[in-house]
Amino acid sequence: MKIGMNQTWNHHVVKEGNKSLVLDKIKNDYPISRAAVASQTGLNKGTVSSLVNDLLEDHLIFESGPGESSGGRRPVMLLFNGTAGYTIGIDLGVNYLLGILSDLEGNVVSQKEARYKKMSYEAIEAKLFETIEELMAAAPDSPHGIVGIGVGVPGIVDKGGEILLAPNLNWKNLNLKNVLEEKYDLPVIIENEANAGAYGEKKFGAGKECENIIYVSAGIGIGVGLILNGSLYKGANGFSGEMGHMTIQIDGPKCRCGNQGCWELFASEQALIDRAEKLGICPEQADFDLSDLLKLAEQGNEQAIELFEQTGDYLGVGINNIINTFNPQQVIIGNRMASSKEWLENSLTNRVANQALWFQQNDLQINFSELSTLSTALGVAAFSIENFLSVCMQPKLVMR
Amino acid sequence: MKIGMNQTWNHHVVKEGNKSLVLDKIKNDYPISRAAVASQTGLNKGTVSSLVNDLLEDHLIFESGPGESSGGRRPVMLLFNGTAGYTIGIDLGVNYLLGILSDLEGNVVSQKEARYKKMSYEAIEAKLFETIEELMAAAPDSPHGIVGIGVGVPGIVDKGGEILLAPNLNWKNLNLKNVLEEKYDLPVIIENEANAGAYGEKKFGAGKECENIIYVSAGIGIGVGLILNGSLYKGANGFSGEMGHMTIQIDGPKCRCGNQGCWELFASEQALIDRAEKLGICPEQADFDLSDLLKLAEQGNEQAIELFEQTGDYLGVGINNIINTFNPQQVIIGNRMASSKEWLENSLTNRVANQALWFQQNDLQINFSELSTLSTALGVAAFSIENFLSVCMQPKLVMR
DNA sequence: AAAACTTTGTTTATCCACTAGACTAACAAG
DNA sequence: CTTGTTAGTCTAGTGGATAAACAAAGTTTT
Repeated sequence: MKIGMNQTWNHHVVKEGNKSLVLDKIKNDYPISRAAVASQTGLNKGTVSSLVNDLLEDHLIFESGPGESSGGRRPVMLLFNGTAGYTIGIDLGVNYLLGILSDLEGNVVSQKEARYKKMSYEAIEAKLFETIEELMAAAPDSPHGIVGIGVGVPGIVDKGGEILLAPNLNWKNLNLKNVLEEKYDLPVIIENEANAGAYGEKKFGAGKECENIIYVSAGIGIGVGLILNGSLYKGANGFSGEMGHMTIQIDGPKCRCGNQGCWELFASEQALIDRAEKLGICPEQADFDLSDLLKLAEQGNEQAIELFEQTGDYLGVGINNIINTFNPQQVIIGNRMASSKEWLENSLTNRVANQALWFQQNDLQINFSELSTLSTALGVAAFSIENFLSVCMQPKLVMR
Repeated sequence: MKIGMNQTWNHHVVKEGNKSLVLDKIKNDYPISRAAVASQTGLNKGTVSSLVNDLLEDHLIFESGPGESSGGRRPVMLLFNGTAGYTIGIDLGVNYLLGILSDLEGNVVSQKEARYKKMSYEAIEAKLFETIEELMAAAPDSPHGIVGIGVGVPGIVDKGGEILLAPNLNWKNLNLKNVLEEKYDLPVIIENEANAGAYGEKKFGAGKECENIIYVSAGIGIGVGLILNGSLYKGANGFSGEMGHMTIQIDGPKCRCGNQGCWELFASEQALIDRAEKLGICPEQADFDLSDLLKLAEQGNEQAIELFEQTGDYLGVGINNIINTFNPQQVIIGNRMASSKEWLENSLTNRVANQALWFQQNDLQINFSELSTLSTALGVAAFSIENFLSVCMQPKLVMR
């Protein structure tokens, strides 16, 4: 829970905070008794009892049968009700659309994917509506039903949820949030794909225990999502993490962004493919792809393997910069390039081991995404869930 | 005020929060009446009255004569008592020691500076004690006296205040915090010099209104202090901001850190001096210095001017990376290189204007330090003040 | 100048959520 | 059955916020 600068403090705030505390405890450690919640949070037994009753009424938790006695009365075990509601998470890519239906614990209940090329906004919008409606139909009955929709997009999203620019989709100043909110009358969250991926990994993936995570979304371009002090950092206007355009070679080649020697000219999927094409590794195929190159490497093509190694090395250069900047607990490499883990990992970790400052290397993990292709969709789903739960914690408005 | 994960919420928290709210309001907007505090914070008039009485008892505020009537009873104006206590801020540099005595509003009451070269730890410690004691003696009488000591050091400080490594001082694993706390029986804060500088600028300098500030401390090396979402970001172990060792030229020259093409090899004071020496600009002087080079530029020496311009350009390259990474409201260049603003600014801002992403440039300010040489000392003083005030907000412990 | 109105600041009664501790319930061990 | 232990509820008390009444000290209107 966040307390803004000018928020006043009163008993509502206290109750909201403690209710969250109790719910989080149950969510993380269930099955758990009221007594254990009380002793572990430091709250009074009576307080816990009363808050638990509220949560039971909201169907956010439920009681199971009695647990094991530890020498006295047997405790009533409390469980988080993961299926009290469902949320829809959409990963809207440049040439694919991946939708999931997830319960409140991030379990994927239903999944739907479409691939396309160079479709118009209208066509993509239609596909989006179709996906959302199919997923909604797939949701089991539950006390709260669908609690929200989240969409991750490969572009820049401002704080109001407007998509300011998605260069690879050719979108500009598009308020998808309003469109969806009006159509479905549900809370909608639009977020940059890398930010969402970072949050997904924090909530449900490799970074569960970490407060400072840097998620490197390496695909056609490179974007970075920043989890700092446990929450997403978005910058003054929501444009943080454009590290694909970080200079790593002052006199390097020109980038379409106007700068020279940008990281993504060296380490992105596009860069890898460009280099492969220059070498003429796979000349017979016009529509050359990362997966083709992967196959070549798996077949033992030395040129392909060397290309991957070089790319891993370049990834390491940027990750080094990330480490020196943020001193994170964890760096997670996600998006399409994560699929090439096997061929990238060695040269990447070597680069970091040899060139990062020694004291930065303690307790530092460099991982590839655990959620693989679902990071972004699960991330926006997580935003929806958080939002829903935080609304649940607020005191009910009395009907007039 | 921060609420940790497992902090329970109760009456004390509420009161503490509201007391802070009232004090902050008065501190920022004094002179102000109780009625105005109430309406502007949203608190009830009675609540404000009672909290104001607490603050009056603590001598943190005081009443002045009546203000102007606005058609009714004349208000009693409240003022923040900036001289309720004093704090000591020390900027412990590689070859200088700057100490200030500051009141609770960051006004420098007394100042003391020493310069030295290659002194032992013992000698520096003696100098430090001497400085602290002289500043203490210079403090006027006040209700709370000296409320704390802060020290900024050019090195890496962990979360417990231990100096893990200060390469330019040749210090390692030094717990200066304990030394000072035991000697003076006062709360002591040790902080990295760039972090402190960033905080100083946020509290008392160019960044007062900003939530996201990046402070570039450009001296012999380059360190960066990060103010994100209004508070200092220190990373998992307190090692964030080592951006001087960010790679900006993959195949660049070797750095003593083990990496190649580090930013500070291009844009630091050391880099500037090295280039000047190579050019033989000032051969007759063995002990060549930034200030000498500045004089040359002021005399119109074209080579010197060009050197500065080139350095400004290199600074711009790294600042570009900073902007793409953080999307800050403000970048502040501090430490010794800030003194060369006149000769660096043009090429620096040109580099940024030409090569940063266009949408990053809205509402972006690039400034040179307002506090000039005092940023760090004022920053650690600010930490001390914050700490003192937050203790004041806590409920008094009852004597047993 | 008296009356009416405004604004400031204090006081009082009430409310709300937490705490401590008594109490009830349910179980284990002797 | 008795005693001891743990789980969970209930009751009284407390602290701090709020709303509203009230007192104080002005200004404006008549």
